[in-house]
Amino acid sequence: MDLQRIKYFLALAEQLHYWKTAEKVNITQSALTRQIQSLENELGLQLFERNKRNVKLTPAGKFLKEKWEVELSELEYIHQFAKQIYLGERGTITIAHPDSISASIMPDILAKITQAFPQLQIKLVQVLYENQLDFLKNYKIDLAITRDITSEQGIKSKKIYSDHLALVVPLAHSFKRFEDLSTERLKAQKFILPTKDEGSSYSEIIQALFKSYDFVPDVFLHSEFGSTIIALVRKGLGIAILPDSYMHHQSPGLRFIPLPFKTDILINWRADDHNPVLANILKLVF
Amino acid sequence: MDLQRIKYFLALAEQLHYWKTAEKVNITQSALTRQIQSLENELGLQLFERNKRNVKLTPAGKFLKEKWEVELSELEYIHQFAKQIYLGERGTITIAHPDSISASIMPDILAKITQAFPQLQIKLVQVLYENQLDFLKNYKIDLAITRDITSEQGIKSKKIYSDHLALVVPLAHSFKRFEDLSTERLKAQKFILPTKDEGSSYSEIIQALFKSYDFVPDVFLHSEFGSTIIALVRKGLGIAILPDSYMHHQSPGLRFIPLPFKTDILINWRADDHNPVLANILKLVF
DNA sequence: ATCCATTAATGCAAAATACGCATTAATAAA
DNA sequence: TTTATTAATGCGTATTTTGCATTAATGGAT
Repeated sequence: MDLQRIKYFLALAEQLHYWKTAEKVNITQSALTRQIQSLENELGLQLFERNKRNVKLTPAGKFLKEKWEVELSELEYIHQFAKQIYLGERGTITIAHPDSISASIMPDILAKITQAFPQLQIKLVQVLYENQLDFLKNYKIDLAITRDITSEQGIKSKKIYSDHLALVVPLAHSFKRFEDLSTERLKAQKFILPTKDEGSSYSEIIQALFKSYDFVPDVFLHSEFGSTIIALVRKGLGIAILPDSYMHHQSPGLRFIPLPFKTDILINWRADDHNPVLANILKLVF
Repeated sequence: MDLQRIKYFLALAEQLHYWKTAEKVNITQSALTRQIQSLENELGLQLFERNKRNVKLTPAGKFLKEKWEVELSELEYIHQFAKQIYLGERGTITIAHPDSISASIMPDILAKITQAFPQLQIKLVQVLYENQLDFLKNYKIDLAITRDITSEQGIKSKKIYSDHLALVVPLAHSFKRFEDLSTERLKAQKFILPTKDEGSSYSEIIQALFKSYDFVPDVFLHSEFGSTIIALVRKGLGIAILPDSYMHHQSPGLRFIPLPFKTDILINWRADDHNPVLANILKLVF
């Protein structure tokens, strides 16, 4: 069943006149007659009651007119929507990002995206570092913003930002400036650090940091969640190393002492992802 | 856009394999390829991401698969429904009938109809005799069951039943049998009769009845509503002439004395009514 | 009652479209 | 490197659709 036929039918059901309708839909009366005939054959029912003089809808025709009008406009909407998805103006994209940047660069990124593609549905999720690649490969997320460098096959990666690490201490703490730090004094501290993952470049940087002071820190708690760490530091349970992006979070009672170590923020995506939404975002934002 | 194409698409979206799909839908792989291609052209978007080895849905294709599945099954349901309307198995019909038969032949008629066409909507109304033809012509009712013979143009008519007139009296009344009736004794009675309409064949029969006894009845009240008349007779306010169909109504305290006058029940319908529901009912019931 | 104007249906040939067969080209696996 | 698999494509054929011209039915006018 051709949708065009249904459109012809609807036009005729409006006009109830073959000639006028045929002219309106730009075919000949003969063609219209046959279109309606074959539509009736296909459905196995009569749409119009007609003699050589009058055209009238049958009850079944009347019913179909009403229903088809609705269905056709629904279909039209669906097709339009699909086209938008195809053009990357619509659709959904799921982005994983670390908590650390949710107050610094994430707002900028999101503002840019929503301004350019107001129809775009964005889903933000937080995923443990170790799961990010899996999630990416299994289409659970489309874009991973991370501090880890990946050399995985099939995953493309790009650096978009970098910020410094900072030592995070309570305001009352004796460490005030970078110059206050020394191996001696650092050794005496209790640290709250992220989980030490195998192959995580972020934790490697932190390890490198401690190596530069030439000691192994006393870590009493591991957490990947920055907000947890910050809360613990504020309560005086220990001090932490965090990216200074956290300074953008409103965190009274804390002091960030910048360290001469940089941590990169990268975006990862599937190399074979042809979702135009993604292409647009990559083009736009990064 | 041909719905068949969409079906091909859905099959391919399931299998993600041209050969297998082509075999399944009974066309060649070549034809399937072109169907999909022209569908994509028509929509102006890509449905599948494909190389010579793999077939995969694009986001737009995925979206359309989901939506089209729903739409197609809706359309199928609609077409089935329309077919039922066409066959007269669905739809609505409005029937006017006299009160007198609501306990005798109406239940049989309705039982037959609903058994044969359970999906059919039947609307029962009671219409004054004088309005029946108007209502029929103006499409307010589709079928009029009546005791009046019509010779109106455009109205078809058929006799479906006939019953006797009966004299209705209270049980205590001195009239017990037909033999008790005489012109003398009838003259003394007060009568409750239906409205004496011009051209109503029913009231003509009643007039003929009185003519056979050669007197003019003392009518103190006219009513077209049998249940009203019966209530009045039971209270002893007078006696009445009614079709003996009323004997089927449970009416204690009354005696029906059959009279040798018959009254026909007819059905009337529009000659040009091509509603298949009507045709079915006429075929089935009468 | 007859004629006329209107209008849906239809025969036919041309045009457009769809189809199948055979082949090609790309690619993953052996 | 070879082979098997598989989507795309060229081409001739079959089918379908279209437009033109004509027919046939019908309601309205005279």
